[in-house]
Amino acid sequence: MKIASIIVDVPAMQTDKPYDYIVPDKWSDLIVPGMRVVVPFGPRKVQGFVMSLTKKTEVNKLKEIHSLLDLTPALNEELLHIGKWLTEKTLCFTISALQAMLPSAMRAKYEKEIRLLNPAKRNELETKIQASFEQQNEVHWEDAEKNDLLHIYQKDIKKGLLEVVYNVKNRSNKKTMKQVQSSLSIEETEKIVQELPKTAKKQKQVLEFLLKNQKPFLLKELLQEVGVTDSTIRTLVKKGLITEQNVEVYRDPFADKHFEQTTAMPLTVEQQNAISPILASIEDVLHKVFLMYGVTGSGKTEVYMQAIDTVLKKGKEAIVLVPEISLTPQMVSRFKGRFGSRVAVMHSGLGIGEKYDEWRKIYRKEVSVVVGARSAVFAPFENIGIIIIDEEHESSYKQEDNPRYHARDVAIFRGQLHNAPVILGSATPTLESFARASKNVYELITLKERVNNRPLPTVEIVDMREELRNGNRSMFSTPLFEKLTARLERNEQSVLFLNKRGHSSFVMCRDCGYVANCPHCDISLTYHKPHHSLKCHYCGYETFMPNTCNECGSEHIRFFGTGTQKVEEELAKVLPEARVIRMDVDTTSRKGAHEKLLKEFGDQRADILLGTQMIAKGLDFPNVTLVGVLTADTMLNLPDFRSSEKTFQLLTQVSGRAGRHELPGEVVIQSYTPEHYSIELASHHNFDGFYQNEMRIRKAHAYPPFYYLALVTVTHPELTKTVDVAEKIAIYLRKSLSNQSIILGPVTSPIARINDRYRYQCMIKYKNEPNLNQLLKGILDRYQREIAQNSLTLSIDLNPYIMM
DNA sequence: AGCACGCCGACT
DNA sequence: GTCGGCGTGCTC
Repeated sequence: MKIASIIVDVPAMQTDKPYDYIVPDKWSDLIVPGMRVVVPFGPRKVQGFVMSLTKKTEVNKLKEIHSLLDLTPALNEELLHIGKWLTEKTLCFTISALQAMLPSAMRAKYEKEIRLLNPAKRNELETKIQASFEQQNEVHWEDAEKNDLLHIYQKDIKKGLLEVVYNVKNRSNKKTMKQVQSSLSIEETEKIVQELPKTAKKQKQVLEFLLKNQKPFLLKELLQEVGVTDSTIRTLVKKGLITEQNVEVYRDPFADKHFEQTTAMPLTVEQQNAISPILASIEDVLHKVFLMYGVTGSGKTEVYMQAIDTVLKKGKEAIVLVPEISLTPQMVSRFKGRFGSRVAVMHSGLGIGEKYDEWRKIYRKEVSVVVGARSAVFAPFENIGIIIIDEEHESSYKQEDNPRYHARDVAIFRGQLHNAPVILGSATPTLESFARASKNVYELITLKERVNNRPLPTVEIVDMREELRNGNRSMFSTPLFEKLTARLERNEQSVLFLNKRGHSSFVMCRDCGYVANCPHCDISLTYHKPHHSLKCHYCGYETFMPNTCNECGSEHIRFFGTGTQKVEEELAKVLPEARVIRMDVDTTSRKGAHEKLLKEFGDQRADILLGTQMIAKGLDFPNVTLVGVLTADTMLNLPDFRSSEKTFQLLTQVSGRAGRHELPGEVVIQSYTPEHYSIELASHHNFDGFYQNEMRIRKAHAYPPFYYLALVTVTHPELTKTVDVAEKIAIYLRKSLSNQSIILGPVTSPIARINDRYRYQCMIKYKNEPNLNQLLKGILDRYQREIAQNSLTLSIDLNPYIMM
């Protein structure tokens, strides 16, 4: 008898362990680890993953597996292994790690319904609910809950007339289309065509068409090709002359897009020097991590693509990770253009069905390259030849909920398993990576020159305090305004960048200084123009924009901060003739809107592109000669030790958007703290200087890359309890960790309260704590009961990126 | 997570 | 006497 060890889909500490089930004989030859199954778990049924198969168990009351959800394992051996590793490294539940590696379409949906046990006894039911079983034998739980009828159902459940059934539904829906083909031989068809009555002209056309093209056609295609309607086909099917069947098709998000095919470009000397160690690593089947530090426009992508080409020629596969935000049509078309249908694309813009289809293309080895965001690092390839992480410094590679993994770590882990090189590419590498490269943990590859030797744009920093002193209260400094005007006259384009993070439009009273805050979270509300309302970004609370101040009754209450909408209005005032395209969450939320706006700008139907983070990357428009950064220092003041690094990265990225082609580019950075080294050094494109300076500061304050970090956050509805638990944890950590480690706090989180829960945190800075994970697990265990009761939450983030 | 079981207060 | 509150413990 086979026994399967199964991880069940119940994300709780108490159920985070394998449960044993009997494998029914009919599946004993079929079942393998990595398959998804449905198992009875207590009174209900849940999805589970087969982890291993054995013959014996200590448990004596085994149940049987209810059903199989896969015929081939959803997760192969390698991914199961990665799953266990993720669980260890991020302290998440095994089930969370396993689910994170699959497209969401493969996660089960649960359904509960009440079933009539014996239809003959229908009239014995309580009168109030008899009607609901008149037409059917089942009632959905949600329907039963309506009108407070649940307790009536309950009575009949007790009487044994009704029972509750639990269903596990597979979300994954494969799209099918009708396909038709001739069911006769050529001779037979020819004969039939002759015999058809003259009136059956359309039928004749169809048969002749199928005769000429001896192959099945999708119904949709056939209708279009021959110019007939559905009914003609139906008649033919009825006559038995053609057959139809449903075939599985992929949803193709890029169906009606044409990708210009490109071939490898000759590499510059520098690019050749860059690629040769990578090719050597591919040749020797040797895992290495390369940090490819190349200025914007130095042609990193071309190096990636030629390395991938080598990998593909060896019959291996490639994973390319790009930040979500730069997974622009431009980026996609570069890869589709070079590798055509061998590319799968994975990003959050796809629907869940589309994602599932792309995943299956990878799973079935119908493609050998995947270009995607963070989770594409789990692509189910089995013979990986290279993993590339573009824009290595991007914080979107870190997942901010469980499992809190960093795609870079997973990529390196997989690279080791496959003996494949991992390339980290960036114009502004993270200090962590650059430090590792300096210590030869990674191999450094440098690209200093821009392709075609275009000079980097000249950067001018404008001191906005000076502007204010000179009486300019607008958000455009005199130099920026003049340069914008000049571009308009010369018919060149400009990009205006607004850093919205941490500086959204909050509401303040000008008389008393009152700021409208969320009643459930300690954070200011954000003004939303479309509804003329105030919204909380953390809990979704929404209220009307007040006309008078809640505190002093003054009417001088208004919103501050510079949202993109406000900049747009201002632009319309000072440069009414300029055609402006605004890109932010509001204008790009609709599917395809992002691309449409960019195309509009690319076709030069606008003079100015105004936007947030999302326009900082990957944009490449030849006619853009000016980039303006409206407020360079908004993110500098965030409570985050990486704020200088992020500012430097952002300014460098944004500057890279200007003058990428024949026309020389200019950049204007407006700042209230122009003397800050990250702004100053970014303006001189001086990464090395920034690196040296920032490393000194990190060392002095014991931050990465000199120390590792772990962040423990405690939340609870009561402040005293929150502080109490946080303090106990801090004391325990201080007692248990070596005195080389530093434990900060507990302190209130940067956002002290979210959704009526108080938040306290402890930061652990350490160099070497082999038992840290074990220790933290112990803490989770200790508070298990209170966590289960949902009053307390403990979140543990190893190597946090967001300190909130 | 869900759900059953079990032990205390306030109702027909 | 019973209904229903939620604390506790279990799910192979």
